[in-house]
Amino acid sequence: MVRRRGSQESRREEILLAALDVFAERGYTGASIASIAERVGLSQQGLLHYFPSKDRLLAEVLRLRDERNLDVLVLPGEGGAITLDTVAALVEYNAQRRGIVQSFTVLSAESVIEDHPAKDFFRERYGTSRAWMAEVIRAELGDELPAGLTPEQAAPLMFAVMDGLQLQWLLAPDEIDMPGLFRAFLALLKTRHPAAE
Amino acid sequence: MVRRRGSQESRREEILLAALDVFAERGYTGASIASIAERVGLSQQGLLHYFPSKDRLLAEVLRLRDERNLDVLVLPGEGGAITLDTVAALVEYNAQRRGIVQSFTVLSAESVIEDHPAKDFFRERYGTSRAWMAEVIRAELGDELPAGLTPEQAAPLMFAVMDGLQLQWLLAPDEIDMPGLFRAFLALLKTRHPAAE
DNA sequence: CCGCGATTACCGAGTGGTCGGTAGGTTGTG
DNA sequence: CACAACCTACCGACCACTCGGTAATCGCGG
Repeated sequence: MVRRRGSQESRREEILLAALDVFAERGYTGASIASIAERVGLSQQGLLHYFPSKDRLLAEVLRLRDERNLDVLVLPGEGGAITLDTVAALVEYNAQRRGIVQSFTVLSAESVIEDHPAKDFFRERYGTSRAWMAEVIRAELGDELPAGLTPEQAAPLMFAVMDGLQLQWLLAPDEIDMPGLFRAFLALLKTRHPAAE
Repeated sequence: MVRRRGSQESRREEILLAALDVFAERGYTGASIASIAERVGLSQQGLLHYFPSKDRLLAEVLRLRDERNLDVLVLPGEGGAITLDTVAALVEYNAQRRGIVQSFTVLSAESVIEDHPAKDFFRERYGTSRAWMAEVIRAELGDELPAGLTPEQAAPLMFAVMDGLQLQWLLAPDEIDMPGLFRAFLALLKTRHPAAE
């Protein structure tokens, strides 16, 4: 029986995409290796041939998702700097990709539990993202934000708004205009303060 | 062997508190009835004598948690109206109660997956909370918010900030000053807009 | 172009364990 | 005697993961 359908790499990627779907639908704990394997026409043991354990599979899924997200963020700003508008565009893009958003929301929240295999990934990710976002804000809005806010304070607030809106949007997509509300928050950050220097 | 240690009601509550702990530590899917039972010195079947299924147990845990949170929010504003400052005080209170915050964060995110038993609870909860919060904002700040924001837009943003900060705080408590950042966001909402009527 | 050993890509069967839930008791109390 | 408060024993299903295969494919010397 011939199996020759592409390289090992493409097969691995096929599995990673299926895994992301299943993690989105059931969370990491609730997902079984067998159910992921079934989706790509493999036995559970066939999948474990490509990834030695469920933990490692999760790790590579997260790595892949991050890569792709970086593409969306960096490509439009090619050559130029990333602006707050690029970030808003990412939120708009996410509103079309429910599965991706759901996987991220479920996995990041799940990662706070003790000994979760994704805990380090998310802690590190938020740390670097906040630092990077603070610079984006400083570059665009300067150091003087409304209400005496610093870019270092605005950055975690920004990710909080993104994440929190995603949760509410996932629960009630018809009630929550995620991109609109995110832009409203950005507008809040951009208001010029009356008691200027 | 006498077991007479209080009423059925107190025994049930004891179980609910233990369940909240275990759900916080392992999520709903990851928690087992047996591990909750063990914590209150019962067998798994002993616990099922009080709550007929895991789903029902979760439902009652959430109901209890909501009741308690309402106490914190309503009692300080006794007689008077609830203000944004009361909400900030709740965030401060939460920063001392990691377990409660963690259970809420994990369970609410988990609830977005298909057929999750807590999905209706959280959808409804966010719906009513947003409406209620919009009124609190309107009562305190009026209809004219910075950047043309309406109270109906500010309410979901507020919960987004609360939830999103909780996630970042749970992952890195030392880096994130949750109450401080929340108050910073409130300050942002309170800035008087320069282009006033 | 052929043959052959190494490698790849799987699968069947099984391990030990946990899951939520049920059936049917026993024991002490009002 | 009825009932609450449990328990032991058990069920079938599922869990991640291991072992030991087998069939196809590849690189490569002749």
